[in-house]
Amino acid sequence: KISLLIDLLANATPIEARYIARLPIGRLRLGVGDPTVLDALSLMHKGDKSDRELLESKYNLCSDLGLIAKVYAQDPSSLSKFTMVPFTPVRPALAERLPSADEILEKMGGKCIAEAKYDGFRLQIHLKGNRVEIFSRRLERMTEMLPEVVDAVRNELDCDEVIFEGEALAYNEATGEFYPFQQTIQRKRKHGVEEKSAEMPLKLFAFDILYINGEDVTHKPFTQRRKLLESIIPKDSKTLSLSESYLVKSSQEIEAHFNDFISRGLEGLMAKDLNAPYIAGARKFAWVKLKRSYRNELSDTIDLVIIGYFAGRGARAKFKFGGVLGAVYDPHTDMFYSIAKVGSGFSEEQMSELEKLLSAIKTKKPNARINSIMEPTYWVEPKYVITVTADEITRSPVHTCGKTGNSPGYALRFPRMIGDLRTDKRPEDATTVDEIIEMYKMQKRTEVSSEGEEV
DNA sequence: CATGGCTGCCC
DNA sequence: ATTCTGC
DNA sequence: GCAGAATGGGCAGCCATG
Repeated sequence: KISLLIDLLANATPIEARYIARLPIGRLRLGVGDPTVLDALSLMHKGDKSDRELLESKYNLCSDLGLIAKVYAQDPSSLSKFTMVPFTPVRPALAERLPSADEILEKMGGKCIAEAKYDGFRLQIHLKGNRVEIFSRRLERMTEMLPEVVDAVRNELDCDEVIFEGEALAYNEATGEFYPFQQTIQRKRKHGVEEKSAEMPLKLFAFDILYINGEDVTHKPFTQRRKLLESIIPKDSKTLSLSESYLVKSSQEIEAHFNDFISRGLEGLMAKDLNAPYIAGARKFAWVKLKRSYRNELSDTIDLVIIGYFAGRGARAKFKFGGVLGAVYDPHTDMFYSIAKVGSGFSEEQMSELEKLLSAIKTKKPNARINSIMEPTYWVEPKYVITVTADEITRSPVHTCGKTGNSPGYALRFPRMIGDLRTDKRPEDATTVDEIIEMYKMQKRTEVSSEGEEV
């Protein structure tokens, strides 16, 4: 591969070399994405965007944009041949986010379905006759990874032909306990698949249906689709079940279910409009997700010391700043231990400011009070403190916070900076290793009251 | 034959 | 996954 | 609000290295 690239690059002009480099790494940075291509196709034949909607609806059924473009370019009328059909993945419906039960209920018009949000793999499952194919959220084939799901779908589903969706995760049938995502993702993809499947079987929680017995049902209202789903999922299956689902008519009910879900180790709550169709390929308010981190910005934040920073790439190159390496403090050793890279939540102004401040305190080697396996582009003196929020604390093979000997440390899942530089905090005022360990122990059992305060 | 670096994918 | 920015 | 492009932790798998 390298030698092929060498040949290409050696014979390229500088501008060609730029795109020869960008193409294989998939970072073309053209400012053009799928929706722009759909607009362009419509403009090609119609001179305006009047075919955009049609093109998009076909793209949602057939995620091969190249094929859509080819067919449409040759003959716009032949787009009608694209219909929903088993074994061609459908672009999944996505959910918006809202920070509170009140806002969700208002958006939903006073009532909605509240479902558990499971922290696993989102699966789109296609069955026809004896054949089963399973696709990931990004529409990659995952069939071989999931033998127990394939078997259950093939043998237990009360249906011959269907496309439906669910969340699959590692689950302890005996205790009813949901395992964390880190367990679920240990699923093998190629070698030892059967062994892993037997050791830690996944359970599928079905939450929507798109197609059944030759019919596209995405235009039916959600409540009708749910009934169809209930009719095909067996009651006594070890592997297949329905997502937990409640009709709610008040924000208090949403809160109560949310707290219950969190206390049982689930990721949050999904609110769904009773009447909405399945809106393929779109992030629309038919589905709204609620997670702890969307609302918890006051009670669950973490103050990190910046111990290094990264050179930005692409749109961040001009700021010479891509993010920081954050650490927590341990008063016992008077050292700073890495816990997360933080690359999200900065405005452009903040990136400029941080680069200016941090470049002034760069060091060649890490300060003697820094303990980190991760290496930033530039080390800096432990001086500045930022506030960060995250969804979860996980055990980490790469961060040194809480790491002892061969045992893992701790890290933050989905870290992002909130607010501004904490000029009121010294590095020693940052969150401590002990506090992180305490938060790790508490996180699953922590409930949130309707006022958003920890209980 | 063990392992570090890298990639692609999950969230 | 989350977040910011130009339109 | 859409579209696009930055960025996170961490897993399995591949391959070169030693």
